[in-house]
Amino acid sequence: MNTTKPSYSEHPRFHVAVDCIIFGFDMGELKLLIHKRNFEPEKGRWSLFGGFLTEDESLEAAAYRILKELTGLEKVYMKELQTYGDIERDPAGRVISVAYYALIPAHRYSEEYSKQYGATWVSLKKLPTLIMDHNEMVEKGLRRLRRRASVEPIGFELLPKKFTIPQLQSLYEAIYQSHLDKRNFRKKIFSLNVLIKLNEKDKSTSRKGAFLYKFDKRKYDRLRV
Amino acid sequence: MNTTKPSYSEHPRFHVAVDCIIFGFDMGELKLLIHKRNFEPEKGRWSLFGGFLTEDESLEAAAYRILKELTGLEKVYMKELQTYGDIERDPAGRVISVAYYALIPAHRYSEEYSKQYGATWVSLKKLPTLIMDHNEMVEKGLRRLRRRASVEPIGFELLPKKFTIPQLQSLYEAIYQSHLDKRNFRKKIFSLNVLIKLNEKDKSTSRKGAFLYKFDKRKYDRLRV
DNA sequence: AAAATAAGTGTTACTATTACACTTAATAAT
DNA sequence: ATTATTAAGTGTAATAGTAACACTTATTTT
Repeated sequence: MNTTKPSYSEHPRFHVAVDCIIFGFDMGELKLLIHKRNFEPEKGRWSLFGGFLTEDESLEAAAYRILKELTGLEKVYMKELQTYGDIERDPAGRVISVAYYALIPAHRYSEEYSKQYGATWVSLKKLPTLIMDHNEMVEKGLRRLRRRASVEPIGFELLPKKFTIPQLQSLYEAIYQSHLDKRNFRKKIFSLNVLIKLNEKDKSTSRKGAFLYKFDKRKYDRLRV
Repeated sequence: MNTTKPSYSEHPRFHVAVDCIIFGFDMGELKLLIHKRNFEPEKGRWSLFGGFLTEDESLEAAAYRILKELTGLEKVYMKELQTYGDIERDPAGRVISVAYYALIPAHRYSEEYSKQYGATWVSLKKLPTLIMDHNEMVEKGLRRLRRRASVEPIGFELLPKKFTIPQLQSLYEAIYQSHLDKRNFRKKIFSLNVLIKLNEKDKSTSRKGAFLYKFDKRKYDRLRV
């Protein structure tokens, strides 16, 4: 009987990276957080935030670590998108990259981090050319975001805790790149029964002011079960 | 100026594997093709079909290679599901596994392969315990299949080229584990306008016989654009 | 006091989904 | 030849969900 602990040493090994597609919503536009890559190859070119997997963490943990390091944010909405493994995708060597997409409340991203990492929010409508297959990742991430947003109310992840209905509508308009009817939008959103109306108004965008609401996560979770 | 070709040698490398969740439809039931693993660790236990990524192929290519090797089938419907990277998921060492799900027309899977690889079709309703996180993969694959089937007519991938409406309905009933109304089902399927009625009947299940149809891939593709 | 402006509100038409029961074509049994 | 049997095939009415559409209200500025 063979008592050696089995291992897979005869099989090749690969570098594994994680790339984060970070969506935010600001000034009525859907935006992406990117930065100028600070190491070779492709140093100085626009890139998604990413990093290599280490031996002591799971893929998910790596994605959250990278997000935390680069934005200071924890507990954000993040899901795996797809894994990219073409042979020639990275000019410096074979790297398998697991792409995650994250939704963060853009207002909570501080300027400090922006300076420190050369990061910027760019509008998805005028996205520059990114390194390697990153543009492809973003397109796929956007398609996924659209599909998910029609099923789950993930829009809330992109807004501050308190928000107005016109703000929420404008977010959905940005996600779908189309105009929505005010009355129908309200009807639908209210029918989900996951909004709590507050006794406060946001007067920054109109004389009349719009009532603030918050998201009732409990009711939402109950819906999904 | 640094003229050395950059590389990532300071970063750790990992074994990368591909696992295939192979769905089929037979005898009115949704089934999964699994086999008894023939190498250590976990040798002899039920497992999904999988294999290690090699240096000269992309992830997708590896998935198709494995499927081809083990079933003889090419050009099947296959999509990435998710990548599993927990530290302890494989007892013999760190392996990052990219899971794919495939839909194959079960009638085209030959017995030869079954004998050669110890493979069997098992009903999803009585799935045995599989190694490592494979049961988790199957559950997620099934959820994904359900979601996709409600959006795209991927059911056709699981049936022979010629099929009857009752067969197609029975497939959807197996996918959703629920009974569907005959009239409503026909109405909906025909409204998609992707079926071509043939001048032939399948008389194996009734005296009257049911007309055979085939799927019009062209019309379908046009729909999606 | 009047003008300006975004927030907020209901109803009707249309489309999609669900529920439901009888007829038909073919074979098998008599 | 006639009858029985069986799954395939068919239409309509009720309901729910989605889409289209215009005026009133609260508040600030002039």
